[in-house]
Amino acid sequence: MAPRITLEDVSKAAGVSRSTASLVVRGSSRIPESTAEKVRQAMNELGYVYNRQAANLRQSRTMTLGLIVTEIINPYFAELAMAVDQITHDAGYTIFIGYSRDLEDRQHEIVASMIERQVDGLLILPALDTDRERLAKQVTAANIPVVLLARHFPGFDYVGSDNVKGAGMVGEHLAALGSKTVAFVGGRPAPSYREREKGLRIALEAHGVQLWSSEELRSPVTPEGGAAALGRLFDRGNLPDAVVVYSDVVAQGVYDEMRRRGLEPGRDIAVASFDDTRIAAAQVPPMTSVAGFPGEVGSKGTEMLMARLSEGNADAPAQVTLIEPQLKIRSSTATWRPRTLSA
Amino acid sequence: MAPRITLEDVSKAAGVSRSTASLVVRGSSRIPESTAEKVRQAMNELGYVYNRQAANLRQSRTMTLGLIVTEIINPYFAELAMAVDQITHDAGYTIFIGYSRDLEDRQHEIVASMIERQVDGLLILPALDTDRERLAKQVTAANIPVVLLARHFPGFDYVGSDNVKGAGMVGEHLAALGSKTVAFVGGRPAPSYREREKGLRIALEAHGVQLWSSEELRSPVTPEGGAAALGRLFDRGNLPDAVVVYSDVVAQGVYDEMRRRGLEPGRDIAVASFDDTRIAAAQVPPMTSVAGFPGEVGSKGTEMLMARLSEGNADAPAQVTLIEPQLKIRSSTATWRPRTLSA
DNA sequence: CTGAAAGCGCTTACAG
DNA sequence: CTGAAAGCGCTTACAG
Repeated sequence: MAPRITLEDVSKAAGVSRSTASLVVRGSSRIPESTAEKVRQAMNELGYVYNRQAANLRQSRTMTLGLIVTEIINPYFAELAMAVDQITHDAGYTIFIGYSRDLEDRQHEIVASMIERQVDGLLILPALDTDRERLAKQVTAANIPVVLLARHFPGFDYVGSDNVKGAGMVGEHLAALGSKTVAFVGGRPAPSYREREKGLRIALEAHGVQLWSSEELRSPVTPEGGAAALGRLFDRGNLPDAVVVYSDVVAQGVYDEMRRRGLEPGRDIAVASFDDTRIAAAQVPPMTSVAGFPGEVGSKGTEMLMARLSEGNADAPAQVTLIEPQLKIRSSTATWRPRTLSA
Repeated sequence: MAPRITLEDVSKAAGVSRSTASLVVRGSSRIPESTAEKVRQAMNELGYVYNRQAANLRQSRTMTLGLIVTEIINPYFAELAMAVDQITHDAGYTIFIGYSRDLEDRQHEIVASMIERQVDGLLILPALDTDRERLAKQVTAANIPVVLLARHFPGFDYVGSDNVKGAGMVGEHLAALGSKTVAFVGGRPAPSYREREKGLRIALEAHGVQLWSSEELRSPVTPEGGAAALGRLFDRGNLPDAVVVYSDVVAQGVYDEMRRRGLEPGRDIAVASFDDTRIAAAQVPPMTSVAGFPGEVGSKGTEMLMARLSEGNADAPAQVTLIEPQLKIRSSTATWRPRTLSA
């Protein structure tokens, strides 16, 4: 294996000192063009590759960020991750990624390994059962700024969709259509789950509409989970006028299970969901969904983190930014009509 | 900002030398438990956090890997990325991620930034128009092993699905059903595209079935792209018995466009696709698709890279591993019957 | 089993 | 504008 080419080698070949070469690498304007050119030429000839890690040891920042999400099969998370990448890349950062798979211990390990590698900051879509004090302690000890994404735990900077408001919009919509009973189906008790339930409850109560929501109706965030949860709802006997599903991914299973039970989504029971990923519009019939703009969440979150980094670690209080949701009305609710009284 | 706690501080507090403390951090068995315990206690009390970057400077490896994919909205890529994470995490690596968005220049930048950060190796799902020599030069100069994933460019280690074989299975299946004409729709001319077309061609020709495939029928790998490509096919007048779509994502748009033109997928025209992501089974009617096992591709690729790393950079010739595909037959082809001759 | 010294490849003041 | 020296936080031989 060829010995590594260092700045020392370059500077010798160019006939300048190491500090001069260093300044050239970093594009300082203090070096006359003629000298800089000699150095650059030497770099090319020797095939020099910059060792940023060595530089990091001396500098205070690494231009490296960490992104931790639970998973990316869910397109909401995938879009969020790509938005983070877009902004950080353009700003010259490179990012570490880790998938916690919603396991708190794994998340802890990932954070630790990123801190060891000296990330400048961390963007985290936290695991469901995140121990907030444990996380706070871990990052405070290392003095690393953190911005939480999409799932709010108090005490941290946060960017996410305004779930309460989005759920309120669905509630109003269903009430206006004339539904008298609405079931909230699927999802695990993440902060976003509670926010959606809350928004729904407030809006429905205001119109005297009943909300069915219980632990039994929760489920993993997968189509299979949604199917099973809907099955449990149906097995109880009474059917609701409308089903609001925790998210598009879960709603896929809800559609399937409804049909297995001989009911047509959108005609027999109105269905609405959250996230407005590609899945929603691609369903037959197309599904009403609350757009949560994961791309916005990712990019605003990244901007917030970068602001913290440049502010020089101000002990400013935690900031919270909510992204405005948007209700996309489609046939799964729009064509539904209340049953005319009979029997 | 508190001054950083170093091993020096720890060793002083514990009353041992720096080298001893260093050995304890790394769990050497050469240090008696009593001494080790003192050191560990000092670490806890001082809130020491290991600086792996400083260690890297002295050691030859960083336990850091780079993963570059085009994007992750496509669930095939998402699953692949998560499989890579699973294995690397368990082996103690942390990974950098970058999304090339199928832009060769962006890919080049990402590779450069990862090399500067001293990754031990690179896993790349290469951009479509990857300049193979340019990439080879870039990584060889830095002496970084690379394994390519899912898109084969000669001269590199590679793991991907056996697309030729998978496409052959679809071809056989459609021929057995009695189709006389098959159109290959959607997708961009990646290596995987060419492999799928080739397998299809061989199988269909063997049975005297016509294959329609042309540049005009290609498209971006999105539902919209698929819809547009199918539109162009239909506008030519003749309709095929079956449409084989480049991938599930593209096929979503094919379903939609077919219906817009008054034809029912699976009844009027058989439809088959590739990848067998969740999308395929979730379609109505469920869609026949060739499973490509992205998780397998990711994990085998990672294992191949890790083997290269431990082999000590052997100049062994490039290895190629193909993952066995599997044809998942569903109603979109299974219920289709040739039109009985009329008119 | 433990300690003093040198070194990994850069950057940062500080002189000149 | 340029150079010699010290230092970032570790690990690695090498003595003892």
